[in-house]
Amino acid sequence: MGRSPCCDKEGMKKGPWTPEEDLLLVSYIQGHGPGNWKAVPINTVVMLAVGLMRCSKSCRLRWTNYLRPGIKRGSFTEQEEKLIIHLQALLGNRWAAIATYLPERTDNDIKNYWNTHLKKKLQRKIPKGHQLGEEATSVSGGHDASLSMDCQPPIPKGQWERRLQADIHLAKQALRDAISLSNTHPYASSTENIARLLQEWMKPPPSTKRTDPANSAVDCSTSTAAAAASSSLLMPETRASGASEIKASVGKIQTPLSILETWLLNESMEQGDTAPMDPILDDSAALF
DNA sequence: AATCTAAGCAACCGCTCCCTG
DNA sequence: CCAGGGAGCGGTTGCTTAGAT
Repeated sequence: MGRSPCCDKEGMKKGPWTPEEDLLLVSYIQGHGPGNWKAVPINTVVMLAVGLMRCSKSCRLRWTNYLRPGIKRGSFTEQEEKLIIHLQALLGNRWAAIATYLPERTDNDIKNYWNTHLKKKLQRKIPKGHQLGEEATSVSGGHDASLSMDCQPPIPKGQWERRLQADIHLAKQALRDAISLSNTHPYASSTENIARLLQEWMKPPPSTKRTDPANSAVDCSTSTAAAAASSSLLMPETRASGASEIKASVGKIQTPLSILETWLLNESMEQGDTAPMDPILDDSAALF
């Protein structure tokens, strides 16, 4: 299977985006909605008489990581941090999946935050050989958090199983946190605002749209948002429905996650969930 | 004030997945 | 069923900026 030639095309611009390019992209998406990225460079010529000389990948990335409305920027809260750590233990380096639990953060943001902050933090806190989620995918090629202690000699079977148990416990904790956060978290409290913004967004664009590009960008940037955020709060299952740009990725993981969640939840309910069963957990708990 | 270094982050690259014909 | 192509994901790079010397 050959790679997409779009990014190799000559004449395609690379590097940091300019405000003008952002406006072009936002204007395009306001008219067409996100998706069909391949058509963006062409359609911006047709629609706006100005071509956006960026490849489809670049457009998608710019939109999802920066322009997409509802994105929260700035430092991560302790709650978010905690959630990321737990989800990383549960899912491994599947940043897109983790990002579905933090609708206002992008996968890229989370990934960067993990690599620049959390990894170090955990390494400092947790003694060698007990580092949760460290290089979780490097050995198994999958998201096996229990195999995350890969930088050490093979673990005896019994011990390995104990650690697996420990990770299951972590996963449960993460799930509970994720759910409880949705009830108390700013995300939830801002649902109304987001929904209102979404309605604004859904209004037909004014004919004078292009006369005030700055406003257009701002309105728009609070918009889609919404689509993603408002539909995505609380329940992972409903999360995917509104946001076309994350729909596909969520679709990929939705079923497994739902199964996993159901399983974890059922188990937690049945067992009433108990104290950590492994020193590892104590270590990670001590982080907070 | 100038230079060096490290941290943070935006963007790119290359791979895989999945849809469509 | 298969091949092609678009979309998405995770890893990595490289630029910018802040802090240290």
